[in-house]
Amino acid sequence: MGATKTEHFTNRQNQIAILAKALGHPARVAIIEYLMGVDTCICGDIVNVLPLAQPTVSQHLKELKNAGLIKGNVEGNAICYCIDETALEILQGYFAIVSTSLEKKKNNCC
Amino acid sequence: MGATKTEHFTNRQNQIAILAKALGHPARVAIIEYLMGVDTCICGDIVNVLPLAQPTVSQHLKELKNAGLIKGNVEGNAICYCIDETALEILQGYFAIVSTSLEKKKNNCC
DNA sequence: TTTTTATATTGCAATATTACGATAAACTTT
DNA sequence: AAAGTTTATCGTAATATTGCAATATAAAAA
Repeated sequence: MGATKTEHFTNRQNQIAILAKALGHPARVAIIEYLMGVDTCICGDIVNVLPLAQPTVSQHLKELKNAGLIKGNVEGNAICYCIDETALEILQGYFAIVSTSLEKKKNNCC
Repeated sequence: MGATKTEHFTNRQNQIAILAKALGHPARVAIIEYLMGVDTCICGDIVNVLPLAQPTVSQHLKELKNAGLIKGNVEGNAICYCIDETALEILQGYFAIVSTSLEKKKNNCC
């Protein structure tokens, strides 16, 4: 065994887990933060920014793309990677709901 | 190889990654949501709520505790697990900042 | 004290992740 | 066309995760 039993959980739970898992590595958090920091999205220099080899960075980018956190367009010789705002809005919305839900039951807990 | 190079990233990036990774499994998302739903935190029935064997649930709870997302107190025969609001506020704050940061540069991207 | 009940730990197998060298693919430039 | 540049994929090794049966631990109940 060792395979996640996704079928037993709700779509929302699986979706949040996929997005969270994609951000579950500091390199991928760093990539998202870097993409947020640059103005344009013609950003073919992500490899130089990270302390990892080029294949490793490429793999992390692939995982972020698979999870839906970034979009990638071929732009001549360089690849244009951009943040997919939708995914981050989903996470933002989720944790906003969680936070307000927790505020309502302040001090009900140990 | 195969070990995450945490030392090359900022404390903040590592912290977000740890929290996100802990939520990177639907069972753990489900646990957090369940703990949010109950009023008191004398909740010794998490095992029955999840479609997983008892040792598996115990392991997921351990990971959530290690990441700082939940707190656990021994409460007689049952363990009292509670959400650690601090951790979820960190996530909420992080994604709020990310979201507002993205709004400022609307349509600058592909 | 013995039994019951509830959670934790151990041990193991299957699978996934992480990282990078080597290589391939694709577009630019000369 | 040939050389250079950039990103993707392949192959592989080390490590981590996932899941559960078996077992251990600990407190409550009998």
